[in-house]
Order: sequence, then C-alpha cells, then structure tokens
Amino acid sequence: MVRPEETGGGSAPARGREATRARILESARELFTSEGYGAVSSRMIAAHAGVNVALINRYFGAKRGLLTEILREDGVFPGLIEGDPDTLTRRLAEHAVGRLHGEGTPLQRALDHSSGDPDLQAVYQGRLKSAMLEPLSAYLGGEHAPVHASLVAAVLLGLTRVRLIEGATALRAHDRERLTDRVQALLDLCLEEFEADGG
Amino acid sequence: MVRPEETGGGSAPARGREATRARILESARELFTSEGYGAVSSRMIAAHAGVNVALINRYFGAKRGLLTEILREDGVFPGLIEGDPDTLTRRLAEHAVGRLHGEGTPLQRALDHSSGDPDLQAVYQGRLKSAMLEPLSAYLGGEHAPVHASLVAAVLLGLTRVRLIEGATALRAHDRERLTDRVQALLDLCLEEFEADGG
DNA sequence: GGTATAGGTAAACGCTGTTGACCTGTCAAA
DNA sequence: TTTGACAGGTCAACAGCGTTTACCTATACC
Repeated sequence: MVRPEETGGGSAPARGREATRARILESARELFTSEGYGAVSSRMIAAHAGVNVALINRYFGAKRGLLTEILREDGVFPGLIEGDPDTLTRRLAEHAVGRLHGEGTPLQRALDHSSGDPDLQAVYQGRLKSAMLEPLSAYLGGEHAPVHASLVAAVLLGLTRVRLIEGATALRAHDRERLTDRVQALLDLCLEEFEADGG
Repeated sequence: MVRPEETGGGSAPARGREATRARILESARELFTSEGYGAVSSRMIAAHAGVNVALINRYFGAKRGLLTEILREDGVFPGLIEGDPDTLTRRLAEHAVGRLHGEGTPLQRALDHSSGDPDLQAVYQGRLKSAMLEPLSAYLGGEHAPVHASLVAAVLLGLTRVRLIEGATALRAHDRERLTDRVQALLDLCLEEFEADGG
C-alpha cells in the first residue's frame, strides 16, 4: 500500500502521521525550552501533545530522537563558521561571551542548563562534531587544522561549562568588551600555526 | 545512647556502622571505576558490598552521596595549584594534556567518560569550585583574579570535554610536546593582566 | 530480666523509557 | 458490496531506576 502523504499528488495533507509527528515535536520543543530536557518525561510530552506515549517511540525511535530532530532543525551551533575569515574569531568570541550572559535562543539556554543529561550530551556531541569541528577544520585547512579546531572548540565549550558552574555573572558593558577581547585573543592563539616541525 | 565507635576508648572497632559504610564505599569506588557512574545502580553496589540497598541511602543520603564522598577522598583535582607559581601553567597544561591521553587514575578516567550524568556533573561542579576556581583565584590575587581563574578553568574543562567528543587520539611524543606548549601559552594568556581600565 | 536502640532487611512506592498486543477507520481490490 | 490489508492510534504491561517505609534482630545498658 502507498501512504497518501507520500504520493505525489495527495490532496489531503495527511491528517494523521505528519500532523501528529509535528504536534509531538512542537510539544517537545516547548517543554524542553521551559523545563529542560531531563525534567521532561515522555509521558509529559505525549500528554501535552494530546497523543499516546507510544507514538513518541513509534515516530522518533526514542526520547533522544526528539532531541536529535529538534537540534537538527534549530541548529545548536548556527552558522558562525561561514563568513569573513578575518572576523571569525571575533564572531566566535562574541557568541561565546553572549552565551556566558545567557543570550541565545530560549531553547539554547534551557539546554545549556540541562547539559548534564547523557542523552543531551550524546546528541550535542554529534552536533558539535558535524557543525563545529569538521567545518572549522575544513575552513582552516592545513596539516594541523584538526588540532586548531579542537583547541577552538575547547575554549568555547569550556566557557559555556564554566558559566554553568559559576552562574551567569552579569558583566558591565566595558568589562564584557574586555572579556570578549581576551577570548578572541585566546582563539587567535588557538589558530596560530604550530612552528615548523623540527624533528 | 552512645555509639561504641564514637566513644574514645572503644575496644571493638565497630563491626557494624563504620565497617559497613566502608564496605559500601569501597564497592562503589570499584564499580564506578570499572563501569562508570551512570552504569552502576544502587542495587549493584549493595549486592557487591553484600548489604541491603537501603543502607546506601541510610549512610550516604543518596547515590550521589557516595560520589561526593569518593571525590572528597580522592580529589578529582589534585593539588596542582600549590607549588612554584612560575611553573603553574606548565603543570596545568601537562595535567590537561595528560588527561587528553587518558592518563590519570582509573577512577578519573572512568568518571571523565561518564561525565554526562547529572549527579556527577553536580558533584564535579562543586569540587571544581572548591578545588580549582577558588584556590586559583586566591592564588592569583588581584582585582581580576576570578575572571582569570574562570578562563583557566574554561580552557582546562574544554579540553577534557573535547576529548570526550573526539576520543583520545594518541599523539606522537613531539606533537604532544607542541600541544602542551600551546595549551600552556593559552593558560598564560588567560592569566595576563587586563590592561588598565581606561573608562 | 526488661527494654531502648543501632544495625540491618524486605518489600513496596512512584517514577522512568520502552514495547508488544490489540483496536479502528480508511482505502484498494475482487 | 464485500473482503482484506494496513496505517494510525491506544492500552497495558515490562524491566529498571532511586528512594522510603515498616519491620525484624541482636546488642548494650539500667
């Protein structure tokens, strides 16, 4: 049998599968944003979406699948890599310091706070690899590009993590500016070529 | 009533409370080391220690309490802060790069790998604050000491985290040396004084 | 000897993510 | 028109988790 919503000339846009899937996804997004990931159970999502719990696993494999899908759509690490190479580290530094101040989308903020969850960690790591390390490495080029990319990622991730420990301490504008400068300097140092191999 | 093991001149060294507590703690340490934190359940620990599950919560409040106790004893962040200030960043860099290579105690390695768990994250954060940020900040002194300490911690944490994503990539000796140098340079930059406030 | 109590146990509680069996309505073919 | 297949959905259960409550038992004191 051919499912109606998969036929090219379908008239009714699938009242069932796609609509339900979307409703679940939207509920999950809302709840993850307001409550965090770990604090939201499958049953909560199902209830919010007005569907049965089993559908979550039917459509998304597992609770983690919801997260993967949401992060795939929203993009945890928006396109910072593209753009003028000369201002790359500036953009990254501003993004990082911005995150230090709890900026970013509400979803980003929520997920940063529930970053302890193993599911989230796993998905995040996948995203980080494909949306940060690999493109950055390709963007940089050169023999040591992977190491450079790793160092940059380390600084950025570390900042986010420290923020979770210390809490978001609001800086005055010019302190923030200085911090951004410093972070940019760190990133620049990360990208500096390793000296020519002596051995 | 006065508990025997708490009286100064007790003869039998408490076959009960303390011994049982220690047995639970040792079982937990072993299992956490070999399996990670999240993969070990309260019942597994209890079974391994030959005691009832309820005793874990009786003696340690919760599963997390075991972790807190173990990390308190072993010290996740051994005394790197003390010692010659001139070689501080070198020591930290070597420690960090060592961790990149999966060095450190087996327990450290295991916990690094299961660092996704919320419990572990919470306990780690507490330890990091009291064993890293605060002493480092005190050690450095000066107006901007907390910011410097945060930046240092960010670099160190970030490196650990990136390692989890990329896996431990074994570096050749001289590459490792170069990486250590680079990390040290990053840390030095973290500690550089902010230029005098112009505004 | 009687009794308070520390130490220990068994069984449950409420929750989690996940799964398999079942129902139901629609749509295609005979 | 009847029949059958099947997608979409529901219900109830599973196995596991951390934790808690009620109970038992042996020891140590009065």
